Amino acid sequence: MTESTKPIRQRNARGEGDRLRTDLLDAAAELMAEHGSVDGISLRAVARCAGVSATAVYRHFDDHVELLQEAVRHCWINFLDALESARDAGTDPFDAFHRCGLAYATFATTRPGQYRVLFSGRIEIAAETAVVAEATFQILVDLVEAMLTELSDDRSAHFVAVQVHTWIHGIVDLSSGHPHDDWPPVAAQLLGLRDALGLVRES
Amino acid sequence: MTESTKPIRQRNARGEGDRLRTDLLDAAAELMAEHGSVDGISLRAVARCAGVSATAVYRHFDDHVELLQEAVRHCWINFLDALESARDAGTDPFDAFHRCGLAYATFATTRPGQYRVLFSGRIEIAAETAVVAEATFQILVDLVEAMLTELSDDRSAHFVAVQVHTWIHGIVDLSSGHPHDDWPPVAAQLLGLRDALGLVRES
DNA sequence: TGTACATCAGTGAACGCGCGTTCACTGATGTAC
DNA sequence: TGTACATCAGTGAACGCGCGTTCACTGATGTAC
Repeated sequence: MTESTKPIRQRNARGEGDRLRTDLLDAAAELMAEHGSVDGISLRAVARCAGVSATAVYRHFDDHVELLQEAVRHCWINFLDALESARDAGTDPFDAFHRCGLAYATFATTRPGQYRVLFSGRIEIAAETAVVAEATFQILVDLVEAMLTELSDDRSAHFVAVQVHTWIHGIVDLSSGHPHDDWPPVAAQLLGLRDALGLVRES
Repeated sequence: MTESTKPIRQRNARGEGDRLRTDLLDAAAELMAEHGSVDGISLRAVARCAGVSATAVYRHFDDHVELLQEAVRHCWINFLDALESARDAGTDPFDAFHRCGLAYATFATTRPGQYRVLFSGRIEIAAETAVVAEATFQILVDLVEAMLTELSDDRSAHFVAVQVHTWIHGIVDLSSGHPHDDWPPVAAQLLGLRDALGLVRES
């Protein structure tokens, strides 16, 4: 899209043709981030953004649909990585929950278009992508379970995880859509979520 | 889109040309509902759906963008009407809150595409549309305020209204996107919201 | 009452554009002899 | 070491399509005289 992404790209060396595949997925992810939707992202635009002719795409993907599906999968993997890193930066489940909440919000607010693509349901996701999505949710379920156990709280971890997920999704989705409103800061909203759901050690 | 919406449409009588305007907005809203996004809804598709030639659209709208903006406004007005009706079906604020929650969820789950268009921020909304959106949110703030007053609860009505809105948005947005998951019923999630936020009379 | 005319609701052909996809190709580079 | 060849990464022209928009138009109907 931008002039700066177009320019001279030199052909990959002999055995390294697969690098174009990654470049195309990155380009598609960038376009999703800019564009906020998977519709209207053309194969030609992705190729252009990667500095390559449209026909080169067909060396790595069957067609337009497969390109976009793989790009969505690519975004999901990035998202899962971000959450796993946040979780693994310490062992206390309450702290890990807090870090994951911030990481979730950061991902969603710095790349709102990309985040939206993940949860928009606008494209049929492949079975392998669904696995990644489930693994992401499982991080949350496990953290909630650890906290509830420590609190001797007998609520269903799955139900509370759904509550956390729906709420945080609403927070980041509306915040990115209405950045002009007198909306409370995301961090304050996350604290409100934690308190309302009782996911805090009594002090 | 469907064959059934295309067929014979007879020309409006002399003074009633404005009826086509409404027909076009309805057609656009229907396409949004089917399609789940404002991108990729073409002027020609809207005209086709209304049973009219593409050029006829220009008798009522300046261009493609104005058509879609007005269609979004049309959806907002429908949404506001649904919430106002739910609110005005009784006077008790706790009951009204419950009815509005169900009305909100019903609107969003029966026309998920249309709901998503309202909050996706994918199209620049006109100033008059923003007024409708603010009026819709104000319904919620007023109801929350009435409940908090009766509960002698000194939380900020605006902040709690934001909490309700973000959460309910997340509930309906994720439910419509992932209808296959073992997701709790929306009604149960609304009860969870009410309890977690303490918007219930102590009994 | 009859007729000319203005208005109104809408049509159909045409334009230039970007799209997804196909096809035959190009030119660099590693490998077999 | 030199050379023929296979492979690889990618190109460029061409296709048919739906799009937004323009233009000149058509044909029904209400109105002025």
